[in-house]
Amino acid sequence: MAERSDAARNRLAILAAAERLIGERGLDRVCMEDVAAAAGVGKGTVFRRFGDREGLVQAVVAHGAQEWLAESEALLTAGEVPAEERVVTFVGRLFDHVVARLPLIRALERVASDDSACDGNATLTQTRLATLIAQVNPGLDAHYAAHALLANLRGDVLHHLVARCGLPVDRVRSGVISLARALLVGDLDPVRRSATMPGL
Amino acid sequence: MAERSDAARNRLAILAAAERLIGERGLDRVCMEDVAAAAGVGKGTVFRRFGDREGLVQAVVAHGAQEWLAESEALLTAGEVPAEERVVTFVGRLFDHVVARLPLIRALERVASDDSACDGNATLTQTRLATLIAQVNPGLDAHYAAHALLANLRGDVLHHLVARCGLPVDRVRSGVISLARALLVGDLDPVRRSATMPGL
DNA sequence: ACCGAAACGGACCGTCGGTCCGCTTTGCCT
DNA sequence: AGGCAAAGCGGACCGACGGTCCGTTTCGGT
Repeated sequence: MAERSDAARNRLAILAAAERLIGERGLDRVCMEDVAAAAGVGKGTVFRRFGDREGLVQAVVAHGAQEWLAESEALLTAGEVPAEERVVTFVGRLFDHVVARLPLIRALERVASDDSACDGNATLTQTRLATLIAQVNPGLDAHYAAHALLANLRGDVLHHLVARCGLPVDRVRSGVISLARALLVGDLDPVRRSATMPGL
Repeated sequence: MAERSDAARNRLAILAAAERLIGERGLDRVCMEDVAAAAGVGKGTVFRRFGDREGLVQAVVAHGAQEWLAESEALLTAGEVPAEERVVTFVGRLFDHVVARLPLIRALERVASDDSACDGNATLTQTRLATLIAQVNPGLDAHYAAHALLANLRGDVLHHLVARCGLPVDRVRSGVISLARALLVGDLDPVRRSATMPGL
């Protein structure tokens, strides 16, 4: 059966409350009871919907990622733009998305017990970027190159550069894009490389 | 006054116990009382020495990083080796160090409340790598390039590639090194780049 | 041997994630 | 409309754990 109307209302209220509270205070100043209270529901309801703390955070992040998911899919099939520019756009827009939701994404990275950033959305993003990269430079190990780029877009990494090292966001953004361009041009095939490179 | 002998003994016992337990079970299956018991001391002793959970994890990681710290310093001043190879060696050895201590380092990244990986040792490593890079290619933004490389050596990133994506460690290692070489050769100055690159 | 300082340890406390079960709401079916 | 089963709700409750406190023990200098 479809979701009952009160359940749907509560689910949205909980997601909104959680997003607001985590954004305001940071994850570790928010307990499940606070979220329930802010959403106007009981604690049990939060746990029934989302299973546990991690599930809630994952749902919040996934909820806010719909927009990005659609955009990244559109980018995949935008044939008229040169492939290299599509990679650059992809990386730039993903950067913007992550920066806009930094507290939430860092919360997810922190709360994920087994493997951070491994909701299906992240995997999808990785696959799509790899596809784009392969179109630009088929000689590359696109799979690995995508990982290498995405590593620079982790919430923790970005937060570190901006908040701790004091770099302006714009500079980090263009740094990431430069990195993407450098990667696309270069010959980065770890297997071949390592075959001709003894020792380390 | 110098540290009392019983205090010193207990400190080492606690560090060893914590390292072992976290390595065996993963951070979130280890509580402070377990560590105290395994070290043969009372809970209060653990908290007096290390302040809190985060302090303990930080101390454990710092303890295991002495060796790397010495090695990286030696690398800085090894003038007879060409600079590019010193960077490659630096990155490769750091990779080995991180992989060897993956559970511990991931624990630190997870537990650090404000900013992960920002103990003094990480800053030192970053500075040293930037210095080396600047020697190879003064045209580069060495500071940023070092960050970009180190992002690929985060515990989470490595764990993700190996445990989740199933890549063999050797391949990741050579991938990181290839990335380093590509970065060194390329012209990666975010500020100059962005000046000539409108939009994204 | 003595003594003050430092360290110890485990009982204790408050918080929080997660569970449970009796009560309420919903929405379909007659 | 009214009734009924199922789905949902909520908050009391529990156990675990991080962190504190203070009476007791150990150290090491004299």
